Amino acid sequence: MPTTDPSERRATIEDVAEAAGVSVATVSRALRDLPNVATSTRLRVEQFAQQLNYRADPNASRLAAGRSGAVAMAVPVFNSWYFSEIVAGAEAVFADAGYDVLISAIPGPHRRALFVSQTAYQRRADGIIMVDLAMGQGERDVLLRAGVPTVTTGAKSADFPGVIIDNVAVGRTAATHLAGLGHQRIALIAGQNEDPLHFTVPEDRQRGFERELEAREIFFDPSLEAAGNFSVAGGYEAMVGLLKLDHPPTAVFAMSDEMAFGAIQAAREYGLGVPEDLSIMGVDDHDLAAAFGLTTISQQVDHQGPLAARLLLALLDDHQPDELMVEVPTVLVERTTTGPPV
Amino acid sequence: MPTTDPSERRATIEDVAEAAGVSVATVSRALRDLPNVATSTRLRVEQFAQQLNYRADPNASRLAAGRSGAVAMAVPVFNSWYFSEIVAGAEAVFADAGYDVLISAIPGPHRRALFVSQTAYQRRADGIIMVDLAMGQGERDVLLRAGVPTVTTGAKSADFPGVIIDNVAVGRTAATHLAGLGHQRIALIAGQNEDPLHFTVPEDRQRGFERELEAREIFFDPSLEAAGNFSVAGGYEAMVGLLKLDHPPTAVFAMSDEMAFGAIQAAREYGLGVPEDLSIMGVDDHDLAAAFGLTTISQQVDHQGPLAARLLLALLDDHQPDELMVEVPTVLVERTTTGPPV
DNA sequence: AGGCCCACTGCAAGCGCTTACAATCAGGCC
DNA sequence: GGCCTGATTGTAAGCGCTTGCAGTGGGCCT
Repeated sequence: MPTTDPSERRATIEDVAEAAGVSVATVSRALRDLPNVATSTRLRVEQFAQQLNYRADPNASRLAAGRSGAVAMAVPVFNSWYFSEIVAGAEAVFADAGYDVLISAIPGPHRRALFVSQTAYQRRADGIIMVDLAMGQGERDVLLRAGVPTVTTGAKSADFPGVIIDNVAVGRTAATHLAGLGHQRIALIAGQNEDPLHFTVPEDRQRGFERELEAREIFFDPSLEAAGNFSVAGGYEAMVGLLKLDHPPTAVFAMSDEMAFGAIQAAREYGLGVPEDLSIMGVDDHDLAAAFGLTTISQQVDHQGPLAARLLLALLDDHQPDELMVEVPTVLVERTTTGPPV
Repeated sequence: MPTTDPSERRATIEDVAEAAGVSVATVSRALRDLPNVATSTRLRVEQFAQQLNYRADPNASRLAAGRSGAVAMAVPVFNSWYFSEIVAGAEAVFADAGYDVLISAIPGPHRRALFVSQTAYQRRADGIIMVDLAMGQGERDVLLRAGVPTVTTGAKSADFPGVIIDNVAVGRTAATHLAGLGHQRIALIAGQNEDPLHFTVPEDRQRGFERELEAREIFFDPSLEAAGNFSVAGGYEAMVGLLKLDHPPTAVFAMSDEMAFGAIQAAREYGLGVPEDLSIMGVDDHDLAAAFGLTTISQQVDHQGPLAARLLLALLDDHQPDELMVEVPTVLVERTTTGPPV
């Protein structure tokens, strides 16, 4: 008397083995295209597997093989153009490579630490991508000791390969563009005042920006720096604050296009013409930058996700990638929101 | 002679058991807060677990328990405001509930079928959320037979619980608003001409839109329908096409804000004032709708992800949710891109 | 004091797969 | 024809956890 009617449960490797008249070991090997399986056997096994709708239980194979077949991506938030673009690009590559993709939003340092220790000690994923999430020394150590292949994005890290852009150059380019147009009072809409996650990106952009102004002997008034939180609403608020100043700026460099969009909205509501009364530029070359006519600095976001993914796949395949640090070029895209001061 | 220095490998449940001087069964029970464990024992086990940095291997526990501790979300694409918002909202809820979140982009019907059969036969996930992905009968059957708890979003389905909006009403609201302002030639920027995934959402919106016009005895000229592909670029192209018409529209209803943004851009480039020369409205209440001053129909996207997630969690917890179909209200948000025709 | 009940805990059998190692077998060679 | 070789396949021991079932012992009742 048979235990259970196989058609009533998911097929197991044993069902396939039985059907094909071979051992489970052979089925396992055949289905994973391992060598040392006669072609005829492989074909037969594949046929029965298909017939039975058999799929290896990932949990079982992971447990046995010690690999998880999944990668994890951690991003600060999802509902932001930049991050969803990165995730989308990487996901496509991972899906093609047969990996599952786990995602995790990291609202704060506590979650980041939790994420790191979970993936490290729990091997939920074979490798991880940290998007714009600078880790502390402790977290880096955990990952390194656990030997979890890790790729970073945005924040350059000496410990892990990653795809980066030259954020100092970004700041410099912005300052060059705006100062080149003749602006003297240039405001900066940056990230958060209190940044629990310690993004390094804003710092770098700010450094480049200030240095370039300095080099041009343009005074950067600290009151012209505002926190925009990398959101549309934040950019709006920041701009409102700047416009209330006794001596408002004639140009604004927002560290992201989304903040720039908010800034444009605020300027318009104040009855200011952009760029006649106020020049505004951003960073990213957001999907909607063209619709706003926004001058911005493109960082080819659509390339970054796939690049990071391929970097990680190389690591997982255990062959060192050609270059550990991939730098994506940035380029000024001039549109119509910047112009000379009146 | 000990086998391996425990500190050199990930701690296993056995290490904890040994350290705490109990059996692995007790450790397992203690750590999962099962009943029938003395409080003192539980405490001691927890302490040692923490000390050893122990985390249950998810693959092992899933294999043994037959649950995967993960949910999968399938969306058509990630880099679209609407979808990333849904994913973000749902992920937060799942993360709080201790579930891993797998994501899958579904570029076409083939991938959709693959996704369905994988989750069904491979139990990678305990449950799934299909975002705006109408399934074919075959796929629904597979899911139902396999008993995979499933929640749908956007596309109403008789077979699965879901969160929906009244898309017919959306179309009706748009027509009412625009016709109410006095427009007679109203264009429609819809989805794709050839839609391999068979979204039902655009159909419903269109139906409501046309019906309302009909009720008002306004003729809907078929040449005023254009495909905008639910993207900014698509909306732009669609608008360009409409503006080239011999008898262009005085108002446009775009089925998504992103398409509306593209349409606005096109109108501006053509030197048309919005809304003086052309009224444009969208659907979604996108983050940037306010920045564009876009009149739109809000569908409270930020609520939809969490709602869907909670629905699925209820299913996974095996207690039928209070209501299987959650309808999120839609509401017209009037801004400055619509006005009476000149 | 003897029994019974119940709260805890341990035993051990898997979960479905992978993989080192052993076994088998056909072909080729001397 | 016997022996060696390499290709193929089978055997079986786990992978690390969960869980049904079987103790174990203290408290309480009669």
